[in-house]
Amino acid sequence: MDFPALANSELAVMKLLWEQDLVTARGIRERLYPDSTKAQHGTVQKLLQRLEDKGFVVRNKEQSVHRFSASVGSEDYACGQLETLADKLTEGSITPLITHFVEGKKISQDDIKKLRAILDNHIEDGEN
Amino acid sequence: MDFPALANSELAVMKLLWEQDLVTARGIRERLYPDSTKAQHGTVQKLLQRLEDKGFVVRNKEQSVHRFSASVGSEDYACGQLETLADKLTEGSITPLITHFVEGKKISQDDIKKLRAILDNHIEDGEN
DNA sequence: GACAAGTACGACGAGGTGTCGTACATTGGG
DNA sequence: CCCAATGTACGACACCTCGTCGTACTTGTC
Repeated sequence: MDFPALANSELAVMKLLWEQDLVTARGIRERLYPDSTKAQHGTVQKLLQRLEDKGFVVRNKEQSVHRFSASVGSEDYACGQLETLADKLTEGSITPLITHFVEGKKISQDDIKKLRAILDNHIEDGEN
Repeated sequence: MDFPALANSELAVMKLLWEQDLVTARGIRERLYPDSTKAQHGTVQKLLQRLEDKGFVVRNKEQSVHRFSASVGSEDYACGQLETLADKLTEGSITPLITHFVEGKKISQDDIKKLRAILDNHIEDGEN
């Protein structure tokens, strides 16, 4: 459940795949490089290959033109990255991270209330 | 308020400086490479120089043997990293990040309660 | 079979990281 | 005053990742 960090271009590809499944390399190229003058085709293939190697993408080979899908959910990735950050900075606990965030006023009142509601939903009462 | 990411060795140096101010390069080397067989001296100097260039460290030159201190607090750095993560993954809002974290049961009941308390402290009631 | 489109794979340059070596400056002891 | 020890300054290096591209092979279509 621990994912390596993705580079910017890789993340851009993943964001497309998180929006849609079974996308072809061509489809990705057209959206990633709308001014596709020449052969960024290889670039996209390379990005997809590396993402596949890292286990973030699965390749559907049923048709000769491969179609790609994300095999790691955006939530899982985000969660993993947050975990990695906490491991590196605060011995694995996210509480200090969020504490500083909140105290630094970097979060809106609205978000505070949303978070409170989420936490409330996950409190297990003693008699569970 | 937006900090570049630190590499592992750099982070190791910063952690020492977050524990103690006005440390000499020698002191850092001894703690970072306890089996200081040879001349990792240059390595530490280089790390300190790069951290200084990035603005994470200040160098006190009063004495000929320089002493170093962190100029970015660990909380500020952690906060900045969390912000960076949110910018990259969730359009700047940390709410989705934490939501998934909580729902993935990656957080203890204890932490949930602590977080709730922190959030409560930062809710501005209308009559405040 | 020829052509277009796609895949596979290797290569490259740029940038960052971690390491080290060497040259220069400063200090204190003989 | 000179020297050795310690520290600083700076450049070089091998390694890795990232983003990019070129080339050769494969596949489907006419």
